[in-house]
Amino acid sequence: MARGKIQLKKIENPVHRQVTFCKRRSGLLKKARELSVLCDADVGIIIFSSHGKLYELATKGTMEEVIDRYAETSRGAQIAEGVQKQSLESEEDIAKMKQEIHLLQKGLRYMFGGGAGIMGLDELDALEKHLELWIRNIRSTKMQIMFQEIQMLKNKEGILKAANVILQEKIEEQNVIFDMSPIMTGFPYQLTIPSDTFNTF
Amino acid sequence: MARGKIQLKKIENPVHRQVTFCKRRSGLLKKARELSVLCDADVGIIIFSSHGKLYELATKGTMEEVIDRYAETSRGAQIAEGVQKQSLESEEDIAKMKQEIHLLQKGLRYMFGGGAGIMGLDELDALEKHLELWIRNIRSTKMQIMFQEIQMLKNKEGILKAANVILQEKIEEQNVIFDMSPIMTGFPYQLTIPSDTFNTF
DNA sequence: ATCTATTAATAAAT
DNA sequence: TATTTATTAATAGAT
Repeated sequence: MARGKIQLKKIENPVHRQVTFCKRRSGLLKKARELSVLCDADVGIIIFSSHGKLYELATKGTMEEVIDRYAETSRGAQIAEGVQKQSLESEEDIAKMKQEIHLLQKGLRYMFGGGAGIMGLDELDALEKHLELWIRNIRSTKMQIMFQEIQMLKNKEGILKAANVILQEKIEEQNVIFDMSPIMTGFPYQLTIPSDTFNTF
Repeated sequence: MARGKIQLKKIENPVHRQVTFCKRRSGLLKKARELSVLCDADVGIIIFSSHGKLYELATKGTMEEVIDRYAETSRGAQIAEGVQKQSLESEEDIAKMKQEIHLLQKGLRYMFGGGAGIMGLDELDALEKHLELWIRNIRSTKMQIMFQEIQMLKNKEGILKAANVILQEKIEEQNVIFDMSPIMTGFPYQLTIPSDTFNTF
């Protein structure tokens, strides 16, 4: 924009780069403030310099609020898309989910930041009830998964037992054929598993 | 910047505002991209139009990453300022919180989207334990709040009872002065409250 | 969308 | 780091 064009690539001279960063950063933030005022928009800007230093701007409220709003809007849209594929969720359901997200976000802040004062009694109550529902749901799923695993293990057990029987028979056969009966029979360890190991479930 | 200066205030004409929003928004994002390339900076921009529509830019990686980094850096700075007042959050704590958020996000997807298959047994187990911790914490906070309320109510009760006594005395006085004793005494309803209504807590 | 007259931003120099 | 200045870039208003 002045005294010569610039190439759109990283400025190699570190001094130039630093100066340009400073100028353009302030220019960017100014533009953002103008956009916010002129067009009544809410703008949040986060800048990390190449050295990792943070610069930020939130034109209305705090950056926290912008990020929360972003998380809601963005994630709401994502989940809404993803979920519609199978169980076409209504607007209502999406609204409920957004509420739930909001509640959990607040809950996170409550759990990790001090805790006191952030949430009222009613909110805490609602959150507790939601969490209980989650837990009930989770426990039920866990039971299902465990049941399936047990079923699978029982099947495997059956297959192994059958294989075992066949193998023992073969060994006996071989012993008969080669007349080596005294060497391999009388195996010291039991090859079959007691059949009702899991029957207590 | 062109064909006349502009005032730094909200553009009232909605058509003009919309057009300007569009132009300046793209200008702002362009500037941000330039800054990122020229100075090797990491820039994240979140814009909500006045109508609530979201526009975003993350020059490196995703907005999620920018926000995570912001949360870390910002929180780190807070600690440095606050001289580690009490809840000295270490890198570890932050990592834990991130994990927790991740777990909850997955949990949300689990609760709202079908449920099956998304989470394994271990994850469900971990989530359940976390939620139980939340619930315990919430219950404790709830108890605290309720206890405080009870305390406050008891105080109020004490004050009211005292006031009551004074008022009754005044009435008696007046009755004596004006010699109207039979009319106001022998009040049919008790004005004081039994003192141990809440003592069961 | 596209076009320009004009203002605003800024690269280089100081 | 701040100021100046010569240029380029952005954009307000018009088409």
